[in-house]
Amino acid sequence: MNSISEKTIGRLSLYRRILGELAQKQTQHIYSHELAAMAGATAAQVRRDLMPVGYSGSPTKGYGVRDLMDSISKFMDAPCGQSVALVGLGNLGRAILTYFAGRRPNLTITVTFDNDRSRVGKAFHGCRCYHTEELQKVIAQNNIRMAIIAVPADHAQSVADNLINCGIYGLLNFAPISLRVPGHVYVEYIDITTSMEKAAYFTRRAIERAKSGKSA
Amino acid sequence: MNSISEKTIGRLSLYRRILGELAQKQTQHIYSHELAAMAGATAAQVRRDLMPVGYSGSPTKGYGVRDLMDSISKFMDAPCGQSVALVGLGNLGRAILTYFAGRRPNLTITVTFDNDRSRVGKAFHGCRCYHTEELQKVIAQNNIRMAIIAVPADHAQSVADNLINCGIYGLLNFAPISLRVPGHVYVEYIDITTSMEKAAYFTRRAIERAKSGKSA
DNA sequence: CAAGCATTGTGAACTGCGTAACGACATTAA
DNA sequence: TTAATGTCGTTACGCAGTTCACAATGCTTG
Repeated sequence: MNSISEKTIGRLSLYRRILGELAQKQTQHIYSHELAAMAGATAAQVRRDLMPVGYSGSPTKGYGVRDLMDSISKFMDAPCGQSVALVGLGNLGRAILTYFAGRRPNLTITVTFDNDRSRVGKAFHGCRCYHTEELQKVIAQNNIRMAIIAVPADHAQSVADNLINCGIYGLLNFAPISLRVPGHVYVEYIDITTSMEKAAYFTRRAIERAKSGKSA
Repeated sequence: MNSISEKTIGRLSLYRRILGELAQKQTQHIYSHELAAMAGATAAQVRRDLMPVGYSGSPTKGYGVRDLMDSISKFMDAPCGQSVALVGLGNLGRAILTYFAGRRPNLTITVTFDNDRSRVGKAFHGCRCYHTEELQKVIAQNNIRMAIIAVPADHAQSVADNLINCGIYGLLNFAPISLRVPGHVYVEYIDITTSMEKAAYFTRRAIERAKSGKSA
């Protein structure tokens, strides 16, 4: 199996973003330990993550910033761009849309859906909003294979079912439920509630540790 | 060390939410494998996660829905509620605020900050918005120990520094950068860009697998 | 009342990820 | 030319997290 771990892919995405900022600052070369410090990782991990990318740095200069960035992009991105559908234009959906507007040219939200008639037909950030009934037609026409779910939890499963039925292979799900999907479909979850409660729990732990440490 | 893993805490949060829905449907009891199916986990993992909670089910009835929910809450939540500050009231910040408005009474966003004068002084979802300059004062007055960062990437580090300086012990960071924080501070990351690119990558992989599977 | 059965709780094996360690190599300086 | 330096690519190890497996438990049923 030459399959890459999810964690590695996540970090590669982060490395690339950091490299992009460095390139803007005209930085030419960077060492693994420098990149690691910026990404919150270790030098060994950076080098290891870069193995599957196939780009080799120089022992004396380190990695060429722009070259490495391009190599990661070549490794991760679709060769000819990827269109994404966004379902749900409530507060969260609109925030997501704003967030990604003109960020990565290779990975763009091109259409949106909602079942609120007052939103259908309008364009948000240049993206036309369709009614959920038109899912099948619009997705087929635009050859879309990935979708973002930003609808309330109680609609998420049925939306996912619809999307998969339309030939979607990957989902980014913001609804706080676990989706039942067939094995060939990939789902990435962003669960804000869970993250919030996790943070709250470990915040309390951190406070406890600080207090006991003080008294000790 | 009786320290609990982050993953377990995350799943406990999810279990509790599922139990809440079940309780609303008047479900009395549930088995580990049922809960596992709903949470997208395995029965063994559910049982293992529940160990530190200290609630025991019955071999014949399973777990009492409401009792288990209460036990998890007792285990995870602060005994007397927890206040959270939100920094940044752009699109994302407002979406987060809406998302949490009146969701968990035990964990509430009580104040917000922004450095845009046009937002300062107004109230969003019942939360007064203060100017970032007032961070120190307001956080001390309200005894806040946790904060959400929803500002652009280039301000995130300085906001974090400020917050930690005000006695914050835990952060939930939405900005797409890795924060440098002292060891006693816990940081939970939600990186939408990374999740999006991860999903895009594995979507492509899923498509490739489907195609090669078909041809094989 | 006893046998049967499905489930719980947990020790033990397993898997996969992150870290450490090490040989290889290009440059620099004497 | 040759030794010294510092980083890269890769293999090996250790640990945390997940799954497996089974004894213990307490309803159900004949």
